[in-house]
Amino acid sequence: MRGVSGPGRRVTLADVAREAGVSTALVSIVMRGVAGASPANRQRVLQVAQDLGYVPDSRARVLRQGRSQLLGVMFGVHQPFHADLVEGVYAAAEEAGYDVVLSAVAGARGEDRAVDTLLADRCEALILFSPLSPRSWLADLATRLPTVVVARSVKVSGIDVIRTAEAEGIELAVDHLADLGHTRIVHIDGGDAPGAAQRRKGYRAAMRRHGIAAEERIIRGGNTEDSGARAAAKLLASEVVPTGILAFNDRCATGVLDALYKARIEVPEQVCVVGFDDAYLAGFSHIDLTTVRQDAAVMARLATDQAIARLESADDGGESGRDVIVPPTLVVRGTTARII
Amino acid sequence: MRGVSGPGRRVTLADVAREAGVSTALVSIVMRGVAGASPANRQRVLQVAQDLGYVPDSRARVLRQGRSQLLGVMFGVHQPFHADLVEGVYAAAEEAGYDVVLSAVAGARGEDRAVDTLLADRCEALILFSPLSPRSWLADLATRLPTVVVARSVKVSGIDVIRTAEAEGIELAVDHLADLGHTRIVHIDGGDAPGAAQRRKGYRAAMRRHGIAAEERIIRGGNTEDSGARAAAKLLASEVVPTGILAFNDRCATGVLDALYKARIEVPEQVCVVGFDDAYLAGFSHIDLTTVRQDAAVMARLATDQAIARLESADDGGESGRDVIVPPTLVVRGTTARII
DNA sequence: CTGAAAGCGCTAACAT
DNA sequence: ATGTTAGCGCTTTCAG
Repeated sequence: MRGVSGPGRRVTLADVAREAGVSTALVSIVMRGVAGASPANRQRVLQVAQDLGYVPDSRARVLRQGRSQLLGVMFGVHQPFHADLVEGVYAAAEEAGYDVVLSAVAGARGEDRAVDTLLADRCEALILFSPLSPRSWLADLATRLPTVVVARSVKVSGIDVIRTAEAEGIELAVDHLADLGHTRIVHIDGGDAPGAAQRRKGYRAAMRRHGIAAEERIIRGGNTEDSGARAAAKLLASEVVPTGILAFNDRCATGVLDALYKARIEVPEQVCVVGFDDAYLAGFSHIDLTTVRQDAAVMARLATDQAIARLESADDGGESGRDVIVPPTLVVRGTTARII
Repeated sequence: MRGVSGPGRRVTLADVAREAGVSTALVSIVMRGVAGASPANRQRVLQVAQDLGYVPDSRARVLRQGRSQLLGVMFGVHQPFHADLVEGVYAAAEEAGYDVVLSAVAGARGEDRAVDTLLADRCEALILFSPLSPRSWLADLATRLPTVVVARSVKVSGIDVIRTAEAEGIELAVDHLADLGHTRIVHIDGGDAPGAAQRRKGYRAAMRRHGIAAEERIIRGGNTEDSGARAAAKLLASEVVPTGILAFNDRCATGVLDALYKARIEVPEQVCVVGFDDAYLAGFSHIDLTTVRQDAAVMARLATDQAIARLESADDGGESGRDVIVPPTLVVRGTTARII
């Protein structure tokens, strides 16, 4: 049993060295798997390390090496789309030999706190998933270390952005509904959320392009299920009920579906609904949501590669930062159909 | 602009000391906010630190102090219920003055890798959310540092467990359906998932208690939407279709609803469905799932407190580890109704 | 109230 | 191939 108080003593490299009867430097060589140790000693040291349950102290290693090879990721713990992104970053970082440290935004823990811990952790670069904090805050961050923002369009000096062609995405959705014969298409927007402005713009452009600008209608939503449900309720109470609803994102769309379902309105027979993201939730469940897909795997890889590029080369993305735009695709599922 | 290669140099405590014209020790005192510096110097040092953008290096601090005050949390990035738990751990840890480091299980990144990084990070205790790894692996972990398992019942020496009264939960669900007049109640189980065995047992006990043991039927499911959908499809193809389905958890239930919906079976009119967890997803959306609620906030707090208790006192929970059981509650929503 | 110096666990230069 | 040593950024005695 461990001692009665405080954390148990850790097994150090020196412990292994003593037990194996060699120097700490040699143990270090063996543990890192680099050349410079006889096979016999290597074998022996590994065995002792195993027996003692030695685990290298990454913090000490980082301190000594001067480099952490650590990418800090800020994400929203309740955002299914962020989960997809996290998975992609792990994969890309591992290939490149970098480690990842996560910091969640959750409840009372805001973005500043999340990033502070990342900085204290000696991360070399930051990857932020749809941060809501002001531009000035982001700009300040970028002066300290390479910063990549995913899924929010910010034009800030030094910040790289990986984002979806928001307008193009929503236009795909409008095209889809228009092709199915819809004209009364409303957009429940994202308010101040990242991407919301571009999506509104794309919606208007597409409505005009289809010659149904007169039907334009945008009502305030948000990026939560609640906001979608509230917006849909308001819509149902209005005089003209639309046949097509473009929700800000999948979560919003889920709320919309909830409200429609409760009002006994048939989807897609009476009203069609389109989401945005294609978070892994959308495809499952009887949500079965037609949605505009953002490719999380691709975006995560681009973000990771960009962060690493900044660290390893002179690539500063130009004064104003890189702006990589990923094309979205439409995923047609069960919430849309030809108008009756 | 930063240098062209490698991470920019960090501002260190020594930099601040030099700039402020004091010793590093004094800066340390000021930065930690402890007594021992004149107000004038304190003011001055803080100002300089601010100007230089100094961020204390948590890794160096930990190295020196010998204690990290760090709680390592392993969670599944795609598990909505884990997201709720993470939020709770952050809150509880902050109150107690501990830091939290997250390590996600995602795709190719398995539990062993997730925990390895936690150990390398010098965590003092581990909190694992429904780990699937074998008992021997957990036992080994527990010999190294305090380990708390949440939402999986493991009887392993030295491991503390915080879990829901699984059987009791599923019995609540059976009682609910029985009260509504159902008798043909099947259980789509969780296979080998944590808690699955106890839930099967609870199901059988409750069926017997209601005198409908003859209707007992358990079919294999799992803890994903897919597994639920497959099980439901199988159920629909069988001779006797049940009127009540107890799914292993909310994700499984979501898949069940999906399959029923596609088969044009009315819920709750023709078939009722009950989930388990009440992850934040269940309440939203037209899923509107009746479910057995596990209280994530309470479980997270208990887990965090238990981990800290092990670190700070002689409380070793007894030889075999503490086993804290949290009572579940039934949340009645729209997927259950009186049988017609 | 302030400074000098040692040392946490590790790695990298250098020496043998 | 192996050992010795210095020092990463910080905190903590111990002197002054």
